[in-house]
Amino acid sequence: MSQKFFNRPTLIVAKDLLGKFLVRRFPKNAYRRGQNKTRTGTDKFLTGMIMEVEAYIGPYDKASHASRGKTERTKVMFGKPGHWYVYLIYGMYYCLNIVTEKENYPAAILIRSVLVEGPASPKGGRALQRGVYGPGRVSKCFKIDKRFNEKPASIKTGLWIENGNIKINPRLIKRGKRIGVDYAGKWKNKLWRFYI
DNA sequence: CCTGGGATTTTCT
DNA sequence: GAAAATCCCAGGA
Repeated sequence: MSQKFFNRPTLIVAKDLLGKFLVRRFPKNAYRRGQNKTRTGTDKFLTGMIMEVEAYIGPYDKASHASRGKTERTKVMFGKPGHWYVYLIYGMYYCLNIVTEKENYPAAILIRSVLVEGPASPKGGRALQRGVYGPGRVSKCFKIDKRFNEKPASIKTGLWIENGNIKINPRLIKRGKRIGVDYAGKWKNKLWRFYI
């Protein structure tokens, strides 16, 4: 999706992201004898349909890291739309966010769940799809860490979002309160979580 | 089904 | 020094 797609009201973008595809490219480089860095392999791709997102909007949203102002950590949320904001939570899990709205307005969308192709369990099985529920699991599954922080969503960086032209029946889109933000005062009750 | 606690480190006060 | 946009496992009902 273009930067323009993300330069819109965050709640609209959040809803529009449901049914879009998160795509990760794993470059396959191989080395031939006598040559350096010759590309011989084929890139691998992993895609997942986005099933659940949460919006963090503006300088006053107490649930958003940006409510503390512009810091080394949060400056990316004040930056250009269509860039990744990746942070570590509880010392163990990375959370993947895409920055939205115009520059200098802090907002981002947390990708919480995706549906990937593949067996239901690592051992096999017949399922064609597997739900990856929870931002920590999404990052683990897509091998996302802080290297993506502040990078644009693009095939060049290896992580981007594609429009698969899946039409989501609006009746299937649900909204609710955001998870894990009980400390956020009145902001905790905002229905800024969207899921299928 | 539910609840509670531990892991582990960055960030800001 | 405390809290954090989480996850996993154990134990009880």
